[in-house]
Amino acid sequence: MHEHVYRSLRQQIMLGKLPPGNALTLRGIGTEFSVSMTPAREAVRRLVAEGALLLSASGRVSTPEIGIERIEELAAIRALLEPELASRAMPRAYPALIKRLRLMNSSVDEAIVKRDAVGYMRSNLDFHRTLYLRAQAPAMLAVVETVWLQLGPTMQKLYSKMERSKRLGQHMAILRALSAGNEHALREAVERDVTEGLRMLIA
Amino acid sequence: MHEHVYRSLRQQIMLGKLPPGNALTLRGIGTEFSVSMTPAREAVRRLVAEGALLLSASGRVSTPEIGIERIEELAAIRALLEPELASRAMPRAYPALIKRLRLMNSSVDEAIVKRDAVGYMRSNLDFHRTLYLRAQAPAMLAVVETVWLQLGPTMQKLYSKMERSKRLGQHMAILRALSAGNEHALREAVERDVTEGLRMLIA
DNA sequence: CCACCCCAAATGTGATCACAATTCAGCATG
DNA sequence: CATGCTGAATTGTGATCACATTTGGGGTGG
Repeated sequence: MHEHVYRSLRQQIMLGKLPPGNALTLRGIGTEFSVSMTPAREAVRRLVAEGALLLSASGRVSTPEIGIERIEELAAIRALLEPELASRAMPRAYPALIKRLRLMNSSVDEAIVKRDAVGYMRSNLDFHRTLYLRAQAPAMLAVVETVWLQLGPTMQKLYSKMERSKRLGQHMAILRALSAGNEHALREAVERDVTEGLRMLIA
Repeated sequence: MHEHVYRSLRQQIMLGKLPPGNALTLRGIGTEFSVSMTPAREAVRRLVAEGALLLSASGRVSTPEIGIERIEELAAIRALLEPELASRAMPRAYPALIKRLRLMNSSVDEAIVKRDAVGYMRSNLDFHRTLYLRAQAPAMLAVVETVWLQLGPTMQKLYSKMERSKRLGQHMAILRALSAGNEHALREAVERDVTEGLRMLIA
């Protein structure tokens, strides 16, 4: 039951539906999901532990407002782990998977054209997650997902800053390297996707 | 108040005081710390979120029993992040810090000689944490600490397998590279410390 | 001797309550 | 009009309770 609350909140945060600094109350969450405070508390506590929510000294919870240096740090974690995940996934990236990834990538482009921030986040993360799942490295994927979670609210705020032209077809290099079975190119393409995407937000 | 429970349990787990598969009950924890079930629940939930404890389908909690493949994966995360942390710490690793690290390293050796598993874990982690704190990368350090946490119970179980001779002075290469200001050697030394230490456990 | 079953004890879950701390709006004051 | 203050409303925390589920052991039957 608190699981349901947890998953819903987590999804909202990761997709950037909540802006940074958004305050949440246990009773409010409880009412929203028609449960008592107890499951709401547990879900919130879990999200705080993952860095998705910030617990103020007085116990109030809100989505964190993170600064540039924190964004850069989180980007560095992504840049270290995601190429590794992609590399581990490659040996099991059969044509069927690549085809599915191509489809997902067109969803990304579609969301960019429509200026649909949440749709962009969802399809972009789906693309990465689908690839990384093949790495069969659940602990590493879990770490990466908590990083996505921490970036969620800020990403939404900065979405409008992204140059749409540069994002279109961003994943092409990844797909090309995957098809070619070129591990080195794959690692570079993934790292560039991560760092360039976030550098755009900082500038 | 749940903070106190959380910190105590976390410490116990990270230092390997609890063997893998150790079952915990909310009422038991509550009694141990003379609090009600509520703070015990929150602390446990937080630790579950960090991967320090495992929540069975029926809701029972225990320290996880992890297999070789999971150990290797966690070691891979360490091997990717810890050299980066060390590298970022180096520019601020003044002689006073290096001296302090040398002192800590002798505590490590002392614990090895005494066959004191918990003392070894504590001083070894203190050594790494002290160095990485200088990196001023709290998010990255947090990730690494959760990895340590997940390895805690298993480390204890496998401690006796470690060849003591090989562990003595293990950190010397790190200290030497730090003093010399040689970043490349530092990254290599840290990575070797991590992977060799854990490879020993698997064999 | 082993396997199965059943019941009592133990356990997690969600709800509710009392309480202390914190907010915050509205008012008074300069 | 800005600023500081006060009191009511809001909020998080920990305790306790009832209940459903699970666990584990002792006894029974094959």
